Amino acid sequence: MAKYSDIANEMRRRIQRGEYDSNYPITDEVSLTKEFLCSRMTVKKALDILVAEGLLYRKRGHGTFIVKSAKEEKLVNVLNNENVGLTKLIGAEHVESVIIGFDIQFPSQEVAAHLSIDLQTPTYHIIRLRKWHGEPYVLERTYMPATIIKDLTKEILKGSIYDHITETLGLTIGGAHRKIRADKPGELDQEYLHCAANDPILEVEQVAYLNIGMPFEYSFSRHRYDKFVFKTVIIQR
Amino acid sequence: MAKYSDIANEMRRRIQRGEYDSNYPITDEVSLTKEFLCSRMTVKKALDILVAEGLLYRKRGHGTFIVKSAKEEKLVNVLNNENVGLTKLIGAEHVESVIIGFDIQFPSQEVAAHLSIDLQTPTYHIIRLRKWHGEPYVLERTYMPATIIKDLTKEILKGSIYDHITETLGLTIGGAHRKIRADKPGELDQEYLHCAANDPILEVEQVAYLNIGMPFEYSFSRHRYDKFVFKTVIIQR
DNA sequence: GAGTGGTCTAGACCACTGG
DNA sequence: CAGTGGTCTAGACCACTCG
Repeated sequence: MAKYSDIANEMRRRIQRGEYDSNYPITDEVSLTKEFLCSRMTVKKALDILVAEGLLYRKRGHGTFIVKSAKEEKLVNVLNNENVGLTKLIGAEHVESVIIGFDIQFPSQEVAAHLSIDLQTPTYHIIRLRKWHGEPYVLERTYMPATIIKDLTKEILKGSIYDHITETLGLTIGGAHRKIRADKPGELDQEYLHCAANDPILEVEQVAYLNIGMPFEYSFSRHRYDKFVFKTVIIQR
Repeated sequence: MAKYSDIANEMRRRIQRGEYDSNYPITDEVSLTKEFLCSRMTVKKALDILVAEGLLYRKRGHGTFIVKSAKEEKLVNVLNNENVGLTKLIGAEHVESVIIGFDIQFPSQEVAAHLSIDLQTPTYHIIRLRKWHGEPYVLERTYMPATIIKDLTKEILKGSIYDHITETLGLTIGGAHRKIRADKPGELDQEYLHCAANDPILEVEQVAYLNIGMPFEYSFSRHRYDKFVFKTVIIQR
């Protein structure tokens, strides 16, 4: 783990435990340099992470401050734009997956294009319903090239695909590109998410990449509108 | 303007004009160092911006590559998570604002909390419909403290509030925090956005900050679901 | 081994703020 | 003025990939 990650984690912990008075700036960068025995660039990079997470903001000439609203918000259905991961987000304990469809097909033009594969590459086609505390939460339609993500089984799908990728296959997940939109519910949504014919859906379309830049997942996650908020932080440059 | 911004702008221009073959890595960081006569940290910071914009990705040990899908996408209704700004996004030419409500009130508890003001601070309460090419596009409900954003008039509201803030008032806009959700249409939505009773709405709740960390806007932007996609890039650390 | 990006250092100067 | 964050330098070593 990089030093700046360690420092970011430590500072995040302190902020969330209330070890800094949120009415005053936190310890300045030069002092943190001395505390963590590193250069100022490293401290800055660590704090950059917390700024991107919406936990801190900076005032030039003043200092670095805690975003007050951020400390309170420990809401349930919240996603920020940092992590790729699904089970991780709300903790695996109360999450349950129902497999609605699982087969292997040749990809459509659209799927092939998003996964950067050709039309002859066998591709998993997965439809899963994720429940949380027994309540339907999100309906996922996922495409993955079988050449990259090998040996998928129903057993794995009941748990976390991401664990299988990182732990069993030893691959490292890189970033992702997402598009978020509202949509009308389809038949599948109504059936599995138990939503009414006029309940909106919040859809997240995602292409996820391995650290080597290769796309490994093209997916559409359809969320109940009353159980999902997507959070993001804009940093001006 | 900072040097890394200039480099990022130049590289963005080159990528979009197709000056690099997207099947091969772009010029490596050390060579860019020599071309732009700067240190490697500065080149890296410039490329970081383009990675965050989803234009580039890096492969350690290989090089930096162009995201192919990014170059094609010059879609209409696209927002990324970098800029604060509304008129800027799609160009002011074909944008038109209809003022539906404009008055000054004491804030509610909720508004006061989000703007970090007390209940005695007079606050603008604005409802605007934004049209693009004559078509209703987004319905905005905005709260701004009259102590910070002074001298608002209907004339200003017909154009860009952001121009007024930055140019007339001489303030600098910092970042923003957003929450994105789907919602059912209300009466106002149906009336002004011309949407049907079961057309979903994509709502963006935003608290925007000045560069000095003070919130100046709390707003709810309600978009037609068929005209708006929110894009975001996740970078794994 | 050579080439790539990832991290880190120990400084430096600048821009902005307050007193 | 001193103190803050913003930018930048000119190196260094590491981790990873390829041939």
